[in-house]
Amino acid sequence: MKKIDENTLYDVAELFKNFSDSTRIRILYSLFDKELSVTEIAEALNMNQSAISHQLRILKNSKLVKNRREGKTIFYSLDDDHVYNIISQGIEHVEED
Amino acid sequence: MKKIDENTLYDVAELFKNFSDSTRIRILYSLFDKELSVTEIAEALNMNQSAISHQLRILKNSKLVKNRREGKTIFYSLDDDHVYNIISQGIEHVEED
DNA sequence: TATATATATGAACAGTTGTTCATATGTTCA
DNA sequence: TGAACATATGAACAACTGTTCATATATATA
Repeated sequence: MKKIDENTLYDVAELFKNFSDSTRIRILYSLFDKELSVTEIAEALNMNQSAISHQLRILKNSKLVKNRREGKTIFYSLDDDHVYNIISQGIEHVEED
Repeated sequence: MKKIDENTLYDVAELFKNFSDSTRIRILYSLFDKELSVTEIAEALNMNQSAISHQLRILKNSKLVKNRREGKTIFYSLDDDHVYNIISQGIEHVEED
C-alpha cells in the first residue's frame, strides 16, 4: 500500500469537512446535474440567500464548485468529478440496509 | 439519475462528519492494513488514550469500526470496505496537483 | 483479594461552526 | 444617474465539537 504523508491526512479531513454539513451536501447535490444561481439554490433548499452565499464561498475556496457570471446572476456548478464520485459513494454507503 | 431523498442527504452529511476530523481520519487510516489496540493507536498518533477512546466510540456508533476483545486488550478494525474506498478517494483528490 | 494494565466515560472548557441580520458591492436598465 | 435586482460580506450569537482530567469498569495474575 502506498505510504501517505501525515499532512495529506490533514488535507483529507479538510476536504471531508466540506461534505460534513447537510446544507453544503444539499447544495452540492442540487448541482449534480445542472448549474444553478444562488437564488435558485436558496429557493431549492428553502434557506435564505445569505446562508447559501456563505456556504458557497466555503465550497468555492475548497475548489469544489466554480461559478460564472451572466449579468446580475452568478451560476454555480461542480468543479470536479471527484465531488460527484465522493458524494455518490457516500449515498451508496448510507443506502445499504 | 436516481432520485435521492432529503433524509438520505442528511445521513450522508452525518457519514462524512466522521471523516471531517483529522484525529478520526488518522485513526481510520492507521487501521487500513491491520487491526490495532486502543493503546497502539494512541501511541501511533501520539495522543492520549482518552481522546482516542472518545473518537473510537464515535466511529463505532457510526459502524465504521468494529472491535473484539482479547483479554484486557480491545482490538479495533475497519468495519466496512466503504470506509477504505471513501478515504482512498479523498486521498486521491487531495493528491492531485 | 490486591495490584497492575487496558479501556471507557462524564464533566468541564476552549475553540469552531452555521445562521441571521444589516449592509455593501456589482450589474442592468429606464 | 437612480432604482431594482443578485450576490457577497462582516459582526454577533447560539450550538456543537474535541480534548483533558479524573475516575470508573473490566480483565489478568500474583
